[in-house]
Amino acid sequence: MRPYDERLEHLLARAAKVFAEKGYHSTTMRDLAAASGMSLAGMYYYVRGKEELLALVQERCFTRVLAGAEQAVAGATEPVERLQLFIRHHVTFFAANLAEMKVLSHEASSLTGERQRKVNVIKRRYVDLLESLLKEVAPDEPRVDRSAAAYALFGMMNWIYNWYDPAGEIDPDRLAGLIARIFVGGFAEARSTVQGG
Amino acid sequence: MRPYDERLEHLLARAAKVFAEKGYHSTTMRDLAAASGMSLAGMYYYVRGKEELLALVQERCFTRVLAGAEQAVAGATEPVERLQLFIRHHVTFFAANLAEMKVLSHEASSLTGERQRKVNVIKRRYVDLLESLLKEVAPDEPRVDRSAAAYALFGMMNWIYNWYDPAGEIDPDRLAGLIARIFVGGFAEARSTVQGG
DNA sequence: TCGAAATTCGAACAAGCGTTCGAACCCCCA
DNA sequence: TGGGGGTTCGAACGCTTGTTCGAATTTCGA
Repeated sequence: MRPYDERLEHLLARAAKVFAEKGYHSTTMRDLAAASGMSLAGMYYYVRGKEELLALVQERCFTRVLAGAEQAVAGATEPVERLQLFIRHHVTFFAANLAEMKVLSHEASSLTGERQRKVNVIKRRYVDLLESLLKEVAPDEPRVDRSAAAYALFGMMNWIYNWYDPAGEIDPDRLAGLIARIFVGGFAEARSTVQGG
Repeated sequence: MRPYDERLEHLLARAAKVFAEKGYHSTTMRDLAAASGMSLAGMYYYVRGKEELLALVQERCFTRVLAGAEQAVAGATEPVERLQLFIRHHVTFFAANLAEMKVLSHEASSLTGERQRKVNVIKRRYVDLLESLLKEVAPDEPRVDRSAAAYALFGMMNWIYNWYDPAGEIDPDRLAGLIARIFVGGFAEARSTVQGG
């Protein structure tokens, strides 16, 4: 069982990279065979088909982000601080798992039927977590605005895959701090408080 | 010549909608034929092929956004106000042209070769415009942070296509105001100013 | 060392794709 | 009324795709 699991893990990791580079629909099973070192038919021993490959990549990655975020947020009780921890976790996780997170962000609607529903359940929990943090931070804000603000924040964070270069000038921690500063400063503190939280 | 142009416009509009709904690679020329009311072969009288259809949708839309933004920004001289005008224009244009803007945002790397290069030229000018606004607003901010902040803002605004429902509770103007508040409050004003600028 | 189970893969298939071609059609001016 | 150019389309082609199948190979406990 052990070598089997390792081989599957290897396949999923390579698949995530190729999906990230070429896009899900443009990558062929032959591409994945070449990238993983397996034969075309050999992959079907580990996986039911192309879409299950995408589903596994997304489910595993999303489960890790959610668990990591819940754990990170538990590290503080002060609302603003909890929100900052959430942002820092998401951004640094994104930068550390660029391929998987790009596939998760960009191929969100490439799954169909039950597989899509399964990922959407995790997404719902993740969005709910952020919205609950925003409610702690800005309880007087209208619900619609809080909800839209949550998506705006996800936009800032998930758009990363479109431009971020790990070899570039800005490192993940600094980027996380910048995004946290923009959002917390603009949404959470811009009402009644003065600078400096 | 007039009926020809109208027919091409019609084809492009329908193509944008289908691309937005199913994704570029998942839509077939037969889908586009059905959606436009033309025959499969008939479309090739107006367009060289599938990729040219995508290119035309993106080029025309992006050209309009850029021109509109330049015009909007010219409506004020105060840096913060110019930035707010840029944001308001982008968000309301996005909401008013959801299909085209989704195709522009989500299918950015679905073009190849010269066609991709052509769109990237417009994109460069658009990004430069925002970065120049940020330089006006926060001249003391490090260049890397200003650049990353620009992409963060684009993330907030372009992510819209993933969640925004035109029939939902929040209207485009309010959304634009919220995003402007978050970004301006968190990036532009969070340094030395006090609330209410 | 034997043999069954686990694993790999070459080869082929059916379906769907973008594109092409030539004939038909329609409109409008001479 | 005739004819030519602008416009449409049915039919087909060649290719790529995801998937399957059965046999070959490897693995490993008895």
